[in-house]
Amino acid sequence: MPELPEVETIRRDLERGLLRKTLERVEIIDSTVIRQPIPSFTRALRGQTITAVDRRGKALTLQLGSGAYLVVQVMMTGQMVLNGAPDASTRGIFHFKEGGHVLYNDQRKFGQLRVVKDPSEIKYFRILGPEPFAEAFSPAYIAASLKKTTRPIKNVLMDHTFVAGIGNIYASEILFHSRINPERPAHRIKQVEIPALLAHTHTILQEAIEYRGSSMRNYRDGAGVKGTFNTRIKVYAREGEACAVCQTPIRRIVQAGRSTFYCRRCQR
DNA sequence: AGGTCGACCTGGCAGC
DNA sequence: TGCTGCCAGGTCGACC
Repeated sequence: MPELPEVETIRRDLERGLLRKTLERVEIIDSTVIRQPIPSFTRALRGQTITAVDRRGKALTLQLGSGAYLVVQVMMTGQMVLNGAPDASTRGIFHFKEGGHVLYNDQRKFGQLRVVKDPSEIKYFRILGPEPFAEAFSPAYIAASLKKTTRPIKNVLMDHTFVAGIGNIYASEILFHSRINPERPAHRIKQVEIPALLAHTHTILQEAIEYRGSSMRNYRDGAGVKGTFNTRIKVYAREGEACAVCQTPIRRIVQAGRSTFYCRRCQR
């Protein structure tokens, strides 16, 4: 799915487009993605005003006038598109009283939509680690967490109980900029490397947000437009291409069932 | 008990 | 053309 930068881009688009608008009608085209009984889902939404649009990790929370939340997890291929034209991947349409609508598109239907009184009803929110930009994601926290495990650092970066919002693309990119080999056991990350790892986590995610995310295949922003961070990606999906720093061909390996890309010369 | 591995789905693409 | 197999940004539960 979209990782943190992509979900944050969608959040900002939805905030701009939906804040203080009132849901008039919810049209369900494929109920697979609605993870609760449809009648209670639509009943909880109808007539509700959107009072806040927030993000936690890779999940969107739209607060309603009732105090409840519409939680949207777009997973791998979900999209929230303002005023888009429905297509074969459209699973639901939210119509607004003031005019306009939002499509929920999701090719693979892994996405999850539900209305809850409190996000903590959903396990994801209960186990989620700190946001990468939060104070809690500190050098001391990172050092203490990495010391506890021998798992490869790449797997740890992608573990959302360690830090929220980092997925397969940005884990590879952050490690490239930090010059750390993705297979290095987390407990072997040196104390002196941690400030740089944290700094690159911040700069990569921040820059990706500025570029409105990366579009490999399916990701689109709230206007249905691709992100442009692809042009800034150094290693992800660049197997065989020359490393931007040393010209060594980028390698692809598989870790925890996911592709990892790195430069074996630059990253130790 | 931490960590890995299918399952959940659809569709695009490479290779034959 | 059409088949097969592989691959895809995430998350969870079963299992070792």
